[in-house]
Amino acid sequence: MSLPAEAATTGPAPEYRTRRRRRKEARPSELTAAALALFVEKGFAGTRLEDIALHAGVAKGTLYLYFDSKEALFRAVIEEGMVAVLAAAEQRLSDFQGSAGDLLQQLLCTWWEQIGCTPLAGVTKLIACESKNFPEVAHYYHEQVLERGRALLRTALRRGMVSGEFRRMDVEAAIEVIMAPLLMLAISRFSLSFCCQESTPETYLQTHFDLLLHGLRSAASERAAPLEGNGE
Amino acid sequence: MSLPAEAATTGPAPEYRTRRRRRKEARPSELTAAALALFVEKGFAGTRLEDIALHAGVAKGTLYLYFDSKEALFRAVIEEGMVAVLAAAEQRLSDFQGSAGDLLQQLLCTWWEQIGCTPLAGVTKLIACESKNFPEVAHYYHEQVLERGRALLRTALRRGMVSGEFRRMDVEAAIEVIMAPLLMLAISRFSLSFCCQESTPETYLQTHFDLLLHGLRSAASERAAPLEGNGE
DNA sequence: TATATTACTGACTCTTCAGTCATTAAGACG
DNA sequence: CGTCTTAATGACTGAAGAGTCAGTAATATA
Repeated sequence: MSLPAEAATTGPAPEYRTRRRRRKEARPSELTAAALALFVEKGFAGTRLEDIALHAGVAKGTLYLYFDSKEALFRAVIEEGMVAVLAAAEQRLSDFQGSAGDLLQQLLCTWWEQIGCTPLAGVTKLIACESKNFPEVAHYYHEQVLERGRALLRTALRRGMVSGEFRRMDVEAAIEVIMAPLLMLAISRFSLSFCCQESTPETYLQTHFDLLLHGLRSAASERAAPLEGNGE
Repeated sequence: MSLPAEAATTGPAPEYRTRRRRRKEARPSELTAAALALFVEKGFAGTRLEDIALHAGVAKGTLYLYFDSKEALFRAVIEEGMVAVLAAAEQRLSDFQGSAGDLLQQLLCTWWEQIGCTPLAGVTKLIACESKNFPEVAHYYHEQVLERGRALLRTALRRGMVSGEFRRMDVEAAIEVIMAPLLMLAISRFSLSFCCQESTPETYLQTHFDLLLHGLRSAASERAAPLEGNGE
């Protein structure tokens, strides 16, 4: 990592001197990592394949040994990584013992650690920006990532309602509202005008969780009119 | 322009027959409206200027009579409309009499009516996607739109804290968390994988407001541990 | 109607970039 | 060391699209 200018973002090989290193196994993930970074920064159409190749330390032609086209590379970027994280989270959920509030907090924390603070967060921005141009990829993401994420939250919310810990609510709408700040945080990390937030991600997420559980109202004010606006 | 397939999205003039209508005054806003729609759908780099011109019912050359370059057109798209809405909201805020909760709800509703459900919502997506490519434009948007929007929320939250209606909180982080679902809703309207939400925008916004005020917890559970997690 | 003005046009140029392929060289094997 | 296989290269091609400008036609004025 001596030169942050180009290349060397993923895994700089130990042998530096030789120009044309032959490393068939490592190339695809190095290329998708470089592509993710550049697609997220400049957009799909605004990114040159040659820049992606340079970023990964190879020439443009090499890219075509591993991916058929620019679009195929895009698909690979989206399909890599996120699903594995989801599967792990589903496993953890099935083992979870504790209150619904704790489960909700664990889901938010896990999201931040596994996605939000990693390069994977860029996939969220990429889908938000490019989904209209790649409907099939967006559909894959919708089914394999978003819908499974929603299911995790649904489980936590339903569990809390059954136990009496949470009040009755429109679960599907609540899921969207709860996810939105996470998705925005991911997008913000790669957008100038949103990223200059006054708070750190940790404070932001803690505030989100805190508002979710307790709302804005003071205890006194809540006691005065506790049953107002109970949804539908 | 005999084909109604394209064009005529903005303001089809009364005189249809004449091909080369001369309407110097109406052109710029027709062109920015067409540009907004296409930039939002395909991204800045992915949109052809000729398509924008066709969408507005003119030829490509006409575009250059009103805008120096593709980037100048982008700037015009961003700088148009949003600021006027902000100014009106600031005016309304200064006149407002009522509880902080009512004020907050009014702010959310106004946002939806004036921005969220109009084409202006597209500006939010455009900034999220393209801000890294246009730092100066992003800076303008940050100062003239986002920061002023934050200030409106800040006023409402502070007013509620002073009156005792709201509990103490990290105001800056809360502002971000409250805005996030609005911004996500705007972005969702133009993104395939996010837009297939199970709830309508109205239900979504009502749920957002309801969760904000009261939180997830049931009254019983809240009474059991009312003072937990009071921020900082 | 004749003339002047100017909003508008679209064929053209020139650059940029996705995708190709003949060539090069790294490593394997004897 | 010589020979073979194949990962990697980068100059090249063709297409697409931003920006230009000489020409056209709609309106104003006399």
